[in-house]
Formats: sequence, structure tokens, C-alpha cells
Amino acid sequence: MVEITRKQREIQLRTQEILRVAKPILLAEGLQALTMDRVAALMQYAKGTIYNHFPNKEEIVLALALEAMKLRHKLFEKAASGDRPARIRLMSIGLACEFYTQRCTEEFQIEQWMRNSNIWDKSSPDRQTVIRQCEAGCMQIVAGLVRESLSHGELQSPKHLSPEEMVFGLWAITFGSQILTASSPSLQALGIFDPIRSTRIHCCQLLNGFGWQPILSVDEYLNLVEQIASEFFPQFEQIQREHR
Amino acid sequence: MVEITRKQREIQLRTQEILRVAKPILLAEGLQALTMDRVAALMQYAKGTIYNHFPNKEEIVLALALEAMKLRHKLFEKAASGDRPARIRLMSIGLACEFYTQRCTEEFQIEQWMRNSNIWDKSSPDRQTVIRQCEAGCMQIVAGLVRESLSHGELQSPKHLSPEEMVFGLWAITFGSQILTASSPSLQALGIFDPIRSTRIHCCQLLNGFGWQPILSVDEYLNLVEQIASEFFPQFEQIQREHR
DNA sequence: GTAAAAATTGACTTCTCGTCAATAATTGAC
DNA sequence: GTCAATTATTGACGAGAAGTCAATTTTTAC
Repeated sequence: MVEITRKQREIQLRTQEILRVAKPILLAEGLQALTMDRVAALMQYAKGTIYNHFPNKEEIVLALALEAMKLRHKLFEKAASGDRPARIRLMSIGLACEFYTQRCTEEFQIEQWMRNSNIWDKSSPDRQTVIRQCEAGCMQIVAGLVRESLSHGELQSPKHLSPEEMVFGLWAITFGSQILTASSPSLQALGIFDPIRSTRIHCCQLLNGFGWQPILSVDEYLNLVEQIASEFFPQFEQIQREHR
Repeated sequence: MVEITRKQREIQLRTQEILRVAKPILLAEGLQALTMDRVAALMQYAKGTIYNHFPNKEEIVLALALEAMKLRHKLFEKAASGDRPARIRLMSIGLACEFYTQRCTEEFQIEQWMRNSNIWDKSSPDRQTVIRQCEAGCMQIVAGLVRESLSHGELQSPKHLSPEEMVFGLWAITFGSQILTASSPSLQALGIFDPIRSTRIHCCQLLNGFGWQPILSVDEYLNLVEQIASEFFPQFEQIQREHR
């Protein structure tokens, strides 16, 4: 159906090459070091050619961010799979977030760049839409688990909150913790020594607060998380490798 | 003690003027519209004079951010004052956050700019330190309430979490919710219609999870929050006015 | 082999940042 | 009040990146 010439394939590959070249510059030296001139020089193309692929450098960053979010999405999918109780699989998603932040540090860092208003505001609505869809996809995986639990009776819909609003709480606490951890280098000075453990505990209390079965004590929860981690982390690593 | 000439006073006032001129540009047109040339032209000074006050525009933004955080700090102080149980005063701090986000939108927006790595990384360590201290000051107000509750026996130190780690949870969920609300325009599309109410409920569940007396049902909590709001919001408004 | 279409090139314009030598204003000693 | 020293102000300038586009080269289709 879709014809594709050698030339067109070459061009598509070059788009990937640009991202491959831009990524380490962005990660190591920041946005200001990432210039179209530099990318062009490194790839031995004229600047105009790079502009044929991306209308500005911000779009390069968002393209990298989309790659990163796709990895996150894959991790979420893996975590949500299997036939354990939904609450347990939800815990796995928490672990996927931890894995992503800690072991996919480059991707996590690039996701932060994406939230930079300089970058976001300069990029095209199209790319913004694609990224939002990917975000919504992650959200929906989690919301799916909530709905499943509701239909299986492991969770009574609290009269106060919709499934999505429950997800919002978990999302906010996980996301908030990660941003604070990443952006407040003085967290230790403030007396917070193990933010990951704290976040696990807070999630546990939120889930218990929802009345989500099986209710777990903090100790049970922490043990179970460790157990799940030892099982999932190798699988996550596999996904991470495949993602390249 | 400190001698100050007319000229020096003039210069100090001009620093304030620069901020006053820069603020609406930043808020309405973003960072790229805020140029030293433009500020200089608007104030009818040469560019070099502006550079005598701020070594770059990023420092202007951080100076504005510091003003914003001082307002936040004042709101926190007000919320934490009084002689009600610490848990109730903690709820007031949650309301202070809501007030800040919703009614001090300019300040809130500027705080977001501050977290922009372009800006943060270009500013001087000195200014960064001052800002961190202000942030730590807010944190300490909250941590103080936790410690007070511990000493009054309203709160048993959970074996799992230090006071600061409890604050971290509340901080993360509040902060995370606000960032998500501010940066995901599609929150409605995802099924989250009243993020503020959701956040209140999640905080309530976290506090109950800590076993913090008085334990409140969600309904009781929501009612009480409304009650406190009607009392505090006028006071917050007063502080906001004085802040100018 | 050739003409049309597509892709590539890099010089050029524009913009902003940040500097600094020259100039102006202020201060304080006399 | 004068004058030299100090301090502040000015704006032309250099550097460097963004983004454009007419000219040139390569590819494609016949």
C-alpha cells in the first residue's frame, strides 16, 4: 500500500540519527548547547537539512520526549499485565515509575525538559497532541485497573471519588515525589532520606484509605513491593534494552 | 548604623522598578519576550544600567520568584498560627496552598518559571540559596506542626515515617496535584473535574492514615475545610494586599 | 537520456546577549 | 565653591544562534 523509496527510507533514518546525536548534547550540556549548527556539523549536513526534519530545536526535544514516554508506556503495560489482583498490579505500576526514574534516568530527565514551557510552547500542536495521547494512554492503564477492581468487588466506589480521581491521587503523589526529589537537592537537609520508601508508604495509605482489597499493613506492603520488584525489575530491564 | 545615601536609595528603588516592569512582560508574553533591551527601553535607561542591577534576565525572574515565595511563606505563617489543634492548622496550610494557586495566580505562575532549568541553572548560587531557604522555611512551618502534634500526643510517631517524611507526603500530593492541574490542560478529558476537591480528600486520607487526631471522615473533613476557608480566605486576601 | 520534482546547501538577515571604553554624575576634602 | 576621586550611566559593538531561501545538486519517472 504505502510505497517507500530508498531515498525516503534514508530520510526517515536520518531523523532518528538526529535524535541520536542530539540526545547526549541535551543530557550533558543542556538546551542552550543544543544548536542546529552543532547538530548539522556533527552529522556533516548543512543546517538547512536539519531544518527539513525539525522546524526548531524544541521539536527535537519533544521528539526525544515522545520516545521516552513510549518507554514509560511499555513499562506500564508490562506492570499491568498478568492475573494478580488489580491492587497488586497497581503496585507494580508504582514500581515501574520507580524503575523509570531511577534506571531510565536519561528518559526521565528528558521528560522533565518536555515540561519546560520554553520548549512546550514553541512546538507544534501536532506533536503536543501525540504526547498528550501517550500520557493519556498511561493514565488509562491505571484507570483500567481501578475499573477492573470495581467490577470484581475488590473496591467499592467511594462515594466521594471517581476512579479517575483516585488515579489522580496516586499520580500526583508519585509525580510530586519524583519532581521534588529531582529538583530539591536539599531534600536530605530537610530530613527526607529515603523518598522512594516514603512514597511507597504514602501510596499504601492512599490505597488502604480507598478501602481497596487486599488491605495491607505498611510492613506487608513494603515486603510485597520488594517481592514484586525482584520479579519485575529484570523484565523492565529487558524492555529497556529492547527500547533502544 | 548603615549609612545610605540618596543615590543608593534611588538605585534600590530602581531594582524594584525593574521587577515591576519585568513582571507583566514575563506573565503575559513569556521568557523570550523579556529582554534586557526591552526593559531598558521601557524604563528609559541604557541596557548597561539594567545589567548593573541584574547580571542577566534569569536573575530577574528568580528575584520575582523570591517575592512570590515570600508571599507563600506569609500565608503559611498565618495558616499555622492560632491555638487550634495542629491537624486543623495543617488543614489551613492546605487551604493556603489552594489560595495561593487560585488567587495568587501570578505568583504561582512565577514559581513555575523558577523551576525551569534554563532559568535556575543560569542564576547565581547566592540567589539560589536564598530561595532554598525560603522553601525550607515553608517546610519547617509544616514540620513544626507535626512535631507539636507528636509532643501533644495527637499523633503517635508511626514507626515507619519521620515527621519530615510525613510532610513530604503531603507536600508531594499537594505540589503534584497543582503541577498536574497547571500543566495538563486535558485533565477534564481524563475524567478529573474537581482536582481541588480530590486533593483535599487525598490529604484527609493521608492524615487519617498517619493516625493523626482528630480523625475525620471525608464528609467531616470537607465540611471543616469549607468552614476554615470562609474564615481564612479574607485573612489571606489581606496578606495578599499587603504584599504589594 | 532527459526533464520535472525533490532534497541539499550555506551565505545571509535578524535578533539578543553581554561587554566595556568613554562619558557623566556624585561625593567629599579642602 | 572647586576639584579630584569615585561611582554610575551609556550605547556602540562583537559574538553567536535562529531561521530563510535562492541557487545548486540529486533523485525520480518516463
